[in-house]
Amino acid sequence: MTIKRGPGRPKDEAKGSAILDAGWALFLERGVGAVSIEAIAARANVSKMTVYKHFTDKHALFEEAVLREMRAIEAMQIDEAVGAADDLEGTLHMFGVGIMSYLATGPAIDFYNVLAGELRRHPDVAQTFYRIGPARTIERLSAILMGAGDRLAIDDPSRAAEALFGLWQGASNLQLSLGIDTGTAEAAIAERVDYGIAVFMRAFARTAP
Amino acid sequence: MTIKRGPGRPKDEAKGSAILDAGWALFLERGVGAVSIEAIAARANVSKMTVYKHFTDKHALFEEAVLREMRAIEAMQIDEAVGAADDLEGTLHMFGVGIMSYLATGPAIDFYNVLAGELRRHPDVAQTFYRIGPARTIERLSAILMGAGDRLAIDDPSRAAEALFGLWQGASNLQLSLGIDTGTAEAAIAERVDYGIAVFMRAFARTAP
DNA sequence: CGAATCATGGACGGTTCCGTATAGTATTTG
DNA sequence: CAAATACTATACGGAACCGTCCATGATTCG
Repeated sequence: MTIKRGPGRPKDEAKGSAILDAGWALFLERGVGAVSIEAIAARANVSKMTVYKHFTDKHALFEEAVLREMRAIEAMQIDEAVGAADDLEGTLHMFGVGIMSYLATGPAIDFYNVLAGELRRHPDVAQTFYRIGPARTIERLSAILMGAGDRLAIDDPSRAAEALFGLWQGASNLQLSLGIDTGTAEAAIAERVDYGIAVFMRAFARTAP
Repeated sequence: MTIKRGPGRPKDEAKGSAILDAGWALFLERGVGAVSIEAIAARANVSKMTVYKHFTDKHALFEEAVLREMRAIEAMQIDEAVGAADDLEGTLHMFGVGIMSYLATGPAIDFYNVLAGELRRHPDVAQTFYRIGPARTIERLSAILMGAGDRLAIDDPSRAAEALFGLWQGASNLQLSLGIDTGTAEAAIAERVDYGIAVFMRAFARTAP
């Protein structure tokens, strides 16, 4: 699908991207409300007029920036699903470490915190993020659990998936979001994930026939 | 401990409180960065000078407002610990419903979201909040679990407490924080808490001797 | 009462920002 | 080339804020 092009000089997409970069960086640094269009233009090495040509509003600019970050997250999820071990514990381990490592990442924390802070003013964006982010994670986890009926006794897979996700999370969501220096090391994450899997298996393992 | 008083007209504490009220309300509405001192003064029906006399800075005003909210939370936690059932499941049920109901509350969500959004600019406040909030919750839960050694086989109580808290949370933290319309009804919360307790007990219950 | 301190409204100079306008240059299509 | 559009630079009027100063009145202490 090629872009329709009329006469005249085309928009420089690199500049649009630079504006979004600059905007996102400033949103993190100063907070969305404290960022001016002029500051964004300066940071992007672009005339203020160019910013107004690309985005009608700071609102619109913010939403575009968020959507771009979301697309990146979506792409990561697809890649993430590639590796799969042959036994259930191994599959869950890879899945859990993958998602928890990502959640401990700086950009992920920033993204989530900014979105939380702007919930009141951008509720729609937050909701679409939930759909393509956390909701899909739960769904995929649920699918894994459903495929392991021989080892697990689960009534409500979606609920069980949330339970496992909760076990993995513990209170780390709060720690990460509030900047507590928790063991963000990969080893600690793996250990935490395995602990959650162990607890989960004890609770849901099918008793020997 | 009475307040030391020199000569002259004393500060009107009611006005200081009104300023904090107005500030907090505006922080929620518009986002911290977008709120001006003048707007706060107007909302509090107070002169701008009065605001500057009470608080040196918007920064200071914000931190004061957050601390005041935190004190309220602290007070709630003390009250919360009063009721205790006679059996373990009942105690956990009360504890879980209490904390999860609070977390589903509008003010709690707002508080958390604002704090998350301002993490970069107020890291100290976020950390002290974690200490007197979530950290204490985990500690108290851990204490309950430790006191039930006859029914539970637990190596690391703190870790187990986090697991149980995670089971209660599931993905609700994300849903609440992102404004997803999850069943915030008291009945649904109770059911969710009981589900978490059931899973937890299956995983940690001491096997019959 | 007199001194000290605070509250208040008004006003200020200075800054930042908004959103638009203008003029000139660059780039692309037909 | 001509038309159309994008980009830069600059400027502008208007608005919002900032942080402070002032004059006035209120309140309390000694």
